[in-house]
Amino acid sequence: MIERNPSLTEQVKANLKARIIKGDFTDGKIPAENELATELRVSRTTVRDALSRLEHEGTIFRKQGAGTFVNERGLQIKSRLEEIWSYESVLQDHGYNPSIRMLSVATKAAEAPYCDDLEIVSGEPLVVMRKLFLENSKPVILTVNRIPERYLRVPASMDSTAPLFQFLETHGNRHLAYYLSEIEPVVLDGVQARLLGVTVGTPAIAFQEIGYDRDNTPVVRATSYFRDDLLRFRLIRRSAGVRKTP
Amino acid sequence: MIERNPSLTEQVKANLKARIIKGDFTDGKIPAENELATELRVSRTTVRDALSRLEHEGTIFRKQGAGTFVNERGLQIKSRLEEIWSYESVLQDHGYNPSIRMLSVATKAAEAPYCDDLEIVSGEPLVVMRKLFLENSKPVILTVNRIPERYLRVPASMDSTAPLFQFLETHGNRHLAYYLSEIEPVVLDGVQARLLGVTVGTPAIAFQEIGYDRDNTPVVRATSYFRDDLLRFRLIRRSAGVRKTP
DNA sequence: CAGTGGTCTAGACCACTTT
DNA sequence: AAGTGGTCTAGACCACTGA
Repeated sequence: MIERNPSLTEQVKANLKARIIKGDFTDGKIPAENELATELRVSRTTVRDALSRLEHEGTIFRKQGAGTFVNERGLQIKSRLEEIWSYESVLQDHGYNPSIRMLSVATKAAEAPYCDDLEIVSGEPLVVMRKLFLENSKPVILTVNRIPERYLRVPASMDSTAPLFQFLETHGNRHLAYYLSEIEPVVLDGVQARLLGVTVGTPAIAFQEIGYDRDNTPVVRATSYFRDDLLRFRLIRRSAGVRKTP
Repeated sequence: MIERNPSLTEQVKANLKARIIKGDFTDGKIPAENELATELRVSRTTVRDALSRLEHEGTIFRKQGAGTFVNERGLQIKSRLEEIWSYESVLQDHGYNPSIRMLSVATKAAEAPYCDDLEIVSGEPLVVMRKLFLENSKPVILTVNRIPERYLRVPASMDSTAPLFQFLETHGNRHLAYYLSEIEPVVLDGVQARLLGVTVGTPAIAFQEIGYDRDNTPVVRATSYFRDDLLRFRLIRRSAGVRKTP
């Protein structure tokens, strides 16, 4: 019985990842691609696609002529920067049990630079939501989202604590496709430090980002601050030329 | 005449990227995949691989049923975090004309935490190289590399200013395959601030990273500091599930 | 040398968008 | 309905690794 949603490739990937985490593949050697293809009744191409994704996210590594192996180190990375989609899941991946507190919801007239970033005219109504993510009553992340009001079918409220991409699917008429983010080092000012429960002047990472939908229209302008002592970001860097069928 | 190194996929990617930058494809619409395959005399799979890479790095975006389009915003991103391989090229991509100054080269006994990170015994000789990257005599990046001495065939000198991956290829017996990096917010201390030409207490991004070779052996432990006013990192984030043949 | 991953092909069918 | 990208197949040949 073959189910095609999610795609075969995603299913193969999930299957393999589960087995890797469960600890099958003793000695860290993963069966050959042809073997997996036969066993799972899919083509080698599909297996290779799945393996490529696992390799790209650091779960496995491949050696031409030798085989495919589990990457114990990659398995320990909980939050890979390129894959963050909701801060709630980031905290869960860290073993936290996050709660979310909406600090404020307000509608304001858009000013520079936000109207430029969002490609709207100056003065257009902008919904500004400030949220705090906490782990066991300790604040970890502070975010501010700015969304043009006309992208919302339903007004935002103090209860709109769902992840933003979900919120936009249920309350909005644009769906988030990707974020373009800048990483900025800051020292927290009085307000930020108080909300995050640290002393003024603590260094922190800030994300300055714009979220776009499938049509490449800017949908949200977000700024987020992270407590480095509770949440440290990691990533894998490769030479661009060495990527294998990525 | 078909040359197979670099791979066809890379050649197609390079070809398309050049045409995109040159400004062919007026109105931002890129020809259909079948069309490109015919024109370039390769299979559609190869074209798709190339387009997937361009999409992943933000150069284009695709809409099922509609077509493939140039992403003007992505084109403006000079240094994508996941793809940094040499700081020299990062600065060049920013339009800078970088120079490199070796500050010091020394051999010391490895201590914690470096011996753990590099999986060597405490006390093993470690070559420590401190480099400064400058743009027009303004310092931009400060890096410290720690390499187990036994991975070098030739001793490092004050002239070893080549990018580290290149240096290891010519002077070492291990080749860098990937870095695993942590992103840390810091305020620069006296020494760092003086070297980078900013005031003490300036916030900055630091990379704490370990470079591995193909066999997953740790080869180098590096720490780097960046002047945010001269070099800002960007990245693209996508939901993990939505990736297309990445 | 046999076995592995790396690349590429040609073709099929599907889901979606546009006209 | 026509055209686009999304997925998948089966098979080929190559380059590299290890015994």
